[in-house]
Amino acid sequence: MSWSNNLVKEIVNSKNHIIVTELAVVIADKFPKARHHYLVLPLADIPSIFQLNRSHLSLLNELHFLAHNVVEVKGACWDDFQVGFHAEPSMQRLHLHVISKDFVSPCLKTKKHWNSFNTDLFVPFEKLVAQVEKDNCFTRFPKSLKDDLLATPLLCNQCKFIAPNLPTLKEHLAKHLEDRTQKSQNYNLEKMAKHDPKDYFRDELSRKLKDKKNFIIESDRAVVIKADFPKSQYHFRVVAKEELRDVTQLNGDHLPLLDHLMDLAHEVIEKQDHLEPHHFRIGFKVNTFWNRLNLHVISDDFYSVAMKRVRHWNSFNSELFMPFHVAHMMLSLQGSIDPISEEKCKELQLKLPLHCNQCEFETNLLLDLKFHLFQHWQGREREWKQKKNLDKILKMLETTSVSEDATSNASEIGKESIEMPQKPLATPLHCQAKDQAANGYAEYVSGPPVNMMNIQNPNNPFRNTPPLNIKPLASPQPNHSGNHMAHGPRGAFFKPRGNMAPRAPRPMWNAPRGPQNHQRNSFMHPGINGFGAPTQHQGYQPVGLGQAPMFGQPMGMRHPGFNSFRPPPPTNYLVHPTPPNQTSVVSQVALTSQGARPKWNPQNANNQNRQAPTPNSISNQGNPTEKNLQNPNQSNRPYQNKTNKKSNKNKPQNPNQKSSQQKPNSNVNQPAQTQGV
DNA sequence: GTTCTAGAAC
DNA sequence: GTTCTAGAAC
Repeated sequence: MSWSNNLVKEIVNSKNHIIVTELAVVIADKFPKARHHYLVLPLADIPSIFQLNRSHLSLLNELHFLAHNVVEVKGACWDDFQVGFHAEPSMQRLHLHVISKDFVSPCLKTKKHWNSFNTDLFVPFEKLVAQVEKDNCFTRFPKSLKDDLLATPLLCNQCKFIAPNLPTLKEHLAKHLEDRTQKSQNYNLEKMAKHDPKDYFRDELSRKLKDKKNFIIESDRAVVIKADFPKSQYHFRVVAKEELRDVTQLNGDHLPLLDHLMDLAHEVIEKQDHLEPHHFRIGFKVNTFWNRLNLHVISDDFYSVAMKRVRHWNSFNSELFMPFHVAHMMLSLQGSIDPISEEKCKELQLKLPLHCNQCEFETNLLLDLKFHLFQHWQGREREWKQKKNLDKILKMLETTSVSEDATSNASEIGKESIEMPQKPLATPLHCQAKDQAANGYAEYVSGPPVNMMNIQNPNNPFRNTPPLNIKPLASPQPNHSGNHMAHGPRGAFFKPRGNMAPRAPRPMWNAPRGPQNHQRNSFMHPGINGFGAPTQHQGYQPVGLGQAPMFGQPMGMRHPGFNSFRPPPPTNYLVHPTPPNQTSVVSQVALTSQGARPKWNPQNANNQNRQAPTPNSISNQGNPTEKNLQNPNQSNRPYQNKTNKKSNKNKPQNPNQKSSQQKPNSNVNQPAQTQGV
């Protein structure tokens, strides 16, 4: 009978293989009688169970092992399967059935199909092995027994129901499956209902530690990460690896840990070349939401879209925020930090009025305060740029002789300084804010804009997105939601994303860039990102996308990018070819990253891809300035003796040395350190 | 009349 | 093993 050799033909074709070893293969049954139905066949020419003897016991174990593996590879549960042989096989070549117990399948058509799996006509693997061990063979059933078994009434395998015919049984089985699915869903819902969803988020920092994702700095005791919902332009957390919930769990023995956290805080501040250290606050929230001790390192502008609630402001600008040196002093003196009672905490969270942290302004409206902070920030940026221009002029004057060129350059710089948008504050800030509040915020309906278009801002959510493929675009095509902003507002005004869920954790390439970061960080964890994916059994090779799938993961559902670490190209940099004599706008951005940002000009402004910098988008540019040593965070703490590594770092002596600022190995694909980590 | 099954053919 | 179909069962 040629048809009885079909199985042999099947295993010859490697396309059918799910798993293959030197001894056996696993294929899917061509006419599955259940949702899962696989066959494990030896490569050796063993026609059927009737040729088996004790010498085949090790082979049988191999078949059973592969049965286990195919269940795992398919992401199914072993207990939901029955594994064995037909007592009266019809196809040539020994084959072990691995079939799920649901028996829901359009291929289940006859009484014989059912009874061959649900009577003694189905010989479980263990039963066969036991008989081969005992008798050194498996004997054929008498014909009368086979006929009787085939004639057995259609008894459900999950209850005592006896079906009058196969269609009724199939309907009954489908109901069983539906009930089980429903039960499983209900179980999951109940489980979720019992679980406070907040608890999940409270553990987020612990998960980040476990996943080793997005570490800016890592040491043996702590890591530095960006805050997910930054409340300022620069907001980092130094998270302790030790399982401590908050500062109230600390005692005198933890002082070395605190010192270490502070070291890391300084290290991340050191990386912020465009912001002076005294603009950072370092401290703990006494009553923190998160389940893991973390030290905040936050710039004092508090200018952020994430600053949405009064409690957000007060959590950093009241007793709820404990500056580092206070925490250190309390632990040194009394060996513990007292918690704040829940009532007091609520009172502090909602405390009004809101006092500006930079002047005497106060208001009861967060929106007023946000606009006020925006103006502070604008003013600070303006001063920063003026100072930068002044530094340029002074450096030029320091040159041995003031040549004509230098004079003309100086006048150019001076001109730039004059042309810079000037918005002198005719009235005090708080008066302006009050006027604005009275006249409405037509321009800032959602509060003051946050500088999310500044690609150097570490809090810019689009900062590390792959570069836009800069090509002329047709008119914008609406997406499914009709929200054009969903395409990403790079270069456009940032629009708060409403109630969208927080962004998923960034992929590995969100890591700090530049050679200096690799000295300490451990971003590439091959065991997590794929090269070290758990291997299965040394002896076999699952067949699929070329790599061993993770256990419990259905074949064919893996994205190649998930298990293979291939960092995307660095962001913000040129990816499309540019003619040699032509500097593209994106190339200019690349230059900027090395501290030589080109001046904006109207021609560039007309470029479709990049808007003219607003006052908001000029921050964090230019050469590093000498740091202010009078950082209030650095006083009263044991770090005063720390040398300021940065003060003399890369400081050019004259304009001619400017090019030496670029790192020897720098190129357009290698962002400089001034990228804000 | 339709549905289901068992046996023949492959 | 499946598919086809005649005939039984309803």
